[in-house]
Amino acid sequence: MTKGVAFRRKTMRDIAREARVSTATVSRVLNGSVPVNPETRKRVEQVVRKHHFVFDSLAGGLATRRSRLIGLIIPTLINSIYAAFAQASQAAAQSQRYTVLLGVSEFSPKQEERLIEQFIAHRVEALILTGADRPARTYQQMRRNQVPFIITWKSTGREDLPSVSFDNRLAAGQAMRFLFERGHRRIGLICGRTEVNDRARERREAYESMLKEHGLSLNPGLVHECDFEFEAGRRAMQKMLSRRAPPTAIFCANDIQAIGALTQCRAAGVRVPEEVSIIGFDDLPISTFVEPQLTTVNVPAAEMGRLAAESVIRHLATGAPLDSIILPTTLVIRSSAGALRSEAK
Amino acid sequence: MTKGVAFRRKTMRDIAREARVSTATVSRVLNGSVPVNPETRKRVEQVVRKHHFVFDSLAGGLATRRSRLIGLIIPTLINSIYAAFAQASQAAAQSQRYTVLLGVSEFSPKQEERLIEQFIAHRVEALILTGADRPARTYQQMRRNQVPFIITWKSTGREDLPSVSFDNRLAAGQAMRFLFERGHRRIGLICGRTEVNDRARERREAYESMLKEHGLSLNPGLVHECDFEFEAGRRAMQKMLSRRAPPTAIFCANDIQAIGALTQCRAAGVRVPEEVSIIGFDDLPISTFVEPQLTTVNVPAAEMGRLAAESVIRHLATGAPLDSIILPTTLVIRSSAGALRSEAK
DNA sequence: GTGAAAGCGCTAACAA
DNA sequence: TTGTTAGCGCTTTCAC
Repeated sequence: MTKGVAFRRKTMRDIAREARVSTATVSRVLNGSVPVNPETRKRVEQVVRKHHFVFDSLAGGLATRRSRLIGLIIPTLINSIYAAFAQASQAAAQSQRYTVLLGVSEFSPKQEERLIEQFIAHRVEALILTGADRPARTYQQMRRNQVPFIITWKSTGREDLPSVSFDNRLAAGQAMRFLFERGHRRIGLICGRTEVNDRARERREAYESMLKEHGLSLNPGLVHECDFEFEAGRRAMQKMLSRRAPPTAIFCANDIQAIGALTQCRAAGVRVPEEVSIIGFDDLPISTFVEPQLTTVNVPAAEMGRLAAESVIRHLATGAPLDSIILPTTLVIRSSAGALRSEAK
Repeated sequence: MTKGVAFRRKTMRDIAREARVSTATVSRVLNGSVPVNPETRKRVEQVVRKHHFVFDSLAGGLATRRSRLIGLIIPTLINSIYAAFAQASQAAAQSQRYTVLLGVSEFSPKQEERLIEQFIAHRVEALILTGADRPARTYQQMRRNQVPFIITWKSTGREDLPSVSFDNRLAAGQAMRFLFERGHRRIGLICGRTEVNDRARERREAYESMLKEHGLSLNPGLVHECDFEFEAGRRAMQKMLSRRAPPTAIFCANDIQAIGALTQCRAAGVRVPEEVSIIGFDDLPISTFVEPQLTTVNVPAAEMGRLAAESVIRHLATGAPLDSIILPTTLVIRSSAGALRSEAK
């Protein structure tokens, strides 16, 4: 702990010298790979413990070209659905002795690109990404550097873009079908910004194509794109409610906005689901703790995070191809959406 | 992109050869530290760009002993107050070209210790930790390896444990004072598990000492420790309400549990704040989107995250001592807490 | 302003 | 089973 003097951690050389073996042997003991004489092993382990030797992953990684680092990039942590996802990824990585580099892109492709470059510089062995929407340049960057990546939150359906996800269109379809089956025709949409969020885009596409299927035309005044904030959902709802013919149902492509919408209805004295049905997406824990309880689409965020991490790690360990998995989603029927009332037609 | 054949990224040697300079010069160009002939610089930069050269931080870190890695350890991401904190830390680190290693300890000191050891192996330059409650061994581990660390979410008041935080006791006191001033005396507490969470412990201590200050004795039946889940808060409230003399006010040491409690009141037909006042802690975005809106203590989670990251980075860059900052908290008065009604006495 | 060369702390042939 | 010896890709004196 001498200060002033440059501090030097114990290295394998120090351990080797004191245990009267070569660094190669110390390395073998530490990695437990090759057989080592039990006597020798014990001697080395003792010295390691005595000095609280900590392995240097930088040096190790440089020599083996394996950093035991995985990069995880998500658009935000504020929407807690991504937090659940990230936590599960981290836990899965951790359990396999991988360490997670965290990057939050804030929905910016520029920012994401910067993070990816930085992560590659740190020699991540793989990358877990959100969505598939990024410049070709970014994909080239990963391929050029031979960094395997897996896409989450969006099912790509492409061999060259392995993904662990659910199907946003199908999931959104589950919500829309529920509304149609209960007689709703004037249905509003509140969703994320489709120009920076391909998950929102797919959900919106499902909304639009379901309308078309039912012979309905798209009413732009019934569609609101906004940020992942309760307040944004509230304002969107406010606009919808102030129309001469307000929608009888709203599909909110995430629960945050759905709860904002719900709140606005309460504030405006509009009863849910009697006067307007609201259906969400994500099934956040909070969604059973609002009044009325939110009918919503459950997405397997934690499972997706875990599977994505496990998939890349298996790929790294065994060379097995990266998975392309489509996870199921389920509509969770609670109280915020119901049948169309005749008087509301 | 030859496959089968071991893939080799371009190295500075490759760049150097092609630009007809030494690797030293490439290094100088890349770091822009020492002056380099503009001609030479241009030539090098051109080759760098041509091959999309990516710097190897592992090798660089090994040579300089500076990894540009910062470790961030939090107990959970599920409680979105920590997510906001983590996101702000990450952003601040990112803006200074640092990369964040994420660790989620799940309130386990063992798990945290493992993460810290792993992070030290990756040669993090500093650590941002949550709370101060960990075995001496863990602190020794950090000091032995000369890894500076800063504590958040808890103000240590100790020179040797720099912290960027608010004061949990004062903050909890703000909530309790509000209740006392409005006549409440039978006050319940719902909080996190104090044996694994020193923030919850300090808040509980504030609760207890405020009672004492007012000549009140602690009623164990009025105190519930539970997990950070809405449902846990709900159940705790249920128990309180079923008492022969239910509390007239509840202090919930986090908003998650407060919202659970609020929901239980609604379910039980107990009016808030008329029959029971509820006051939360954290001021999550959701707290204005519940009914009634939650009176709560605002904590500067994002600012704390940013300041903690900035502090360690400044320390690393300039040698300036780590900050010990106490951030203010504010009681946000909304609708869930009010004056004691005589009939409820 | 630039290059040569010796490391940083580890691993992995290859020999012994 | 163990040691020797080159590196891994970068930085950094020290000369020139």
